[in-house]
Amino acid sequence: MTRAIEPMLQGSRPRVATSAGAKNPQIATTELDNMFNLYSFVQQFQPNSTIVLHGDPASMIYRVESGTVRCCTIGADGSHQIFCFSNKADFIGISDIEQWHFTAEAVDCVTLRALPRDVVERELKVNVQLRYEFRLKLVQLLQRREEQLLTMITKKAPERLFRFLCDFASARHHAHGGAIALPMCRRDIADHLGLSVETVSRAFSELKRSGQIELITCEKFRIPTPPDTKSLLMVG
Amino acid sequence: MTRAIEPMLQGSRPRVATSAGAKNPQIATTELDNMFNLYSFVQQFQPNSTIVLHGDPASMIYRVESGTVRCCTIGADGSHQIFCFSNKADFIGISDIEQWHFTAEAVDCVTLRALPRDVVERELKVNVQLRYEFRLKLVQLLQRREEQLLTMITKKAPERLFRFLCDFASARHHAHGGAIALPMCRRDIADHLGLSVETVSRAFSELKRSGQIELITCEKFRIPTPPDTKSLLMVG
DNA sequence: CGTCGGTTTGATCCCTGTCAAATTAAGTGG
DNA sequence: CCACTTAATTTGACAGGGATCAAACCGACG
Repeated sequence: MTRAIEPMLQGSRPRVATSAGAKNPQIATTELDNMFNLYSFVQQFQPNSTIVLHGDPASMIYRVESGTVRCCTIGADGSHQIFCFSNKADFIGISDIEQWHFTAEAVDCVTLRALPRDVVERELKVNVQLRYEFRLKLVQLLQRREEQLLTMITKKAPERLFRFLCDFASARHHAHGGAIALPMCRRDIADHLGLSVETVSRAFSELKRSGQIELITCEKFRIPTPPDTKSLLMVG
Repeated sequence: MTRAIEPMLQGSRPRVATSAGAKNPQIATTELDNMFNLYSFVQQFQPNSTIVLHGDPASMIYRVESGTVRCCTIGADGSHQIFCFSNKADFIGISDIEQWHFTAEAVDCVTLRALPRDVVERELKVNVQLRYEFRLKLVQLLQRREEQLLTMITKKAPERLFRFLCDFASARHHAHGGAIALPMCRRDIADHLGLSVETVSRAFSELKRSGQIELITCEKFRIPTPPDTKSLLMVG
C-alpha cells in the first residue's frame, strides 16, 4: 500500500488550501492534513486498549478523528505519567523517529486515521512546506512541555485542574458556558496533573465551591461565563 | 558577513568527519559542528549578562565553548524557571524559529561561538544530514523535558538534587570520584529543580549526611564511587 | 437488590515553602 | 593584615498543601 500511494504524492503536493487556520491562524497544518485526507486509513480502538507501545517501531503517524487518547509513559511500578490527551484533529507520532518514545492508549472509543510513516518520511525529503510544519509542531510541543513544567512547579492543585479543564474545553472547541463531558476518569486527570486522585477530587469540590466551575455530574462540567465589566454595566 | 560565508557553504558541505561521537556514539553532530567550526565567530559574556532575550529575533545559533549558560523563562514577578544549563559543546537555539522562546544568561564567564541562523536555515534546505541532526536534537530535547516533568512529580528534593548533580557531572565528563565545581548558585539550582533555596540547601546537607555526595566546599562536590559487587568481593 | 468500581470526604503525617536567625564567604577600605 | 560590610549559604521553627490510609457515598450492571 505504501508503494501504491507514493507516486501520487510526487505529483500532487498541494500548496493551495490554508483552510485549517480558522481558529488557530498561525498554524498551517495543510500539508500533513492533506496527506491524511488522501492516503490514510481508519482504525478503531476500544476504551483502554493500547494504540502504540513505548519502544515499538513507530511505523505509523496517526490523526485523531474522534475520541480521546492518552499519551503517557508507564513506570516500572505501573504508575502512569500522562503527558497529554490527544483529541480530534491532533496528531500522534510527530515527536518520534524509529521507535515510539511513549505509550498511547484509548481513553474512550477512539477513531484514528493512520498514515504509514515511511510515506511521510519520503515526502519530507522533497516537501519544504511539510518540513516546516513538522518542525513547527515539534517546537510547539516542546514549548508546551515547558509550560507544563512551569505550572507543575508554581501552581497549586485547584488552579492546575482549572487550567486543564479550560484547555480541554478549548481543545473541544467549546465556548464558555456550554456543558462539557470529560471522557477520562479522575485517575487519568491525576496522572496528568501529577496529583493523587483524592486531591483531584478535592480540587473539583474546591472549584465548584468557589464558583469557577459547575459540576452537572461527576463527568460533566461547565465553565460559567465570567461576568465581565460590560455585562456588569448592562445589569447595573 | 552572512553574505560572505554563504557561497562557501554551497561548495563545501563536509560529509567527512564523524569524529565527535567518541563518548556519545549514537549522536552524530558532525554537520552542525562542522558549520560551527568553519563559519562561526566567538563571543564572550560576563557572569549574569544576558545572552539572548525571550521574544527577540533569533538571528543566531550558539555553541557553548566554555562556561555555563542558564536557559530560562522569567515570570512577571521576576521568578526564574530554568529549563536547562548548557555546558561545553551544547547548542543553543535548536528549538527556536524566528524568535527566542526563552532567555539565556551567562552563569559564569562564558565563551560562545555564534552562527548566523539564516546560514543554517539555508543549509537545512539542501542538507539532508543536517536536517536529520536538527530533528533528532529537537526530539531529544522534548524527551528530556518529559523526563524532567516526571522527576518533578515523582521525586523528592534530595533525589532531584542528586540526579541533577550526577547529570551535571556527566555533562562535564567527570568520572565518578573526581571533584566537580558548581558554577551556579543555590538560587539557580532551586529555580531549575522547582524548589526553594532553603530546601536545596537542606537537600545538600541530607545527601552529605547519607554519604551520597561529599561537599568539599559549598560549590565543590564529589560523588564517591559506589562500592559495587566486584570491589566488595575483592575486599572480602 | 446486591456487588463492584469509581468518586468523594475525613483524618493524619510528611515534605516543602516561608519567615527568621545564625554562619560562612567574599570583598573593601583602613 | 585586620576590622567591617555585604551577600550567600545553612540551620531552625512553623504552617500549609498534598499524599496516604480509611471509610462513606454513588452509579452501573448483572
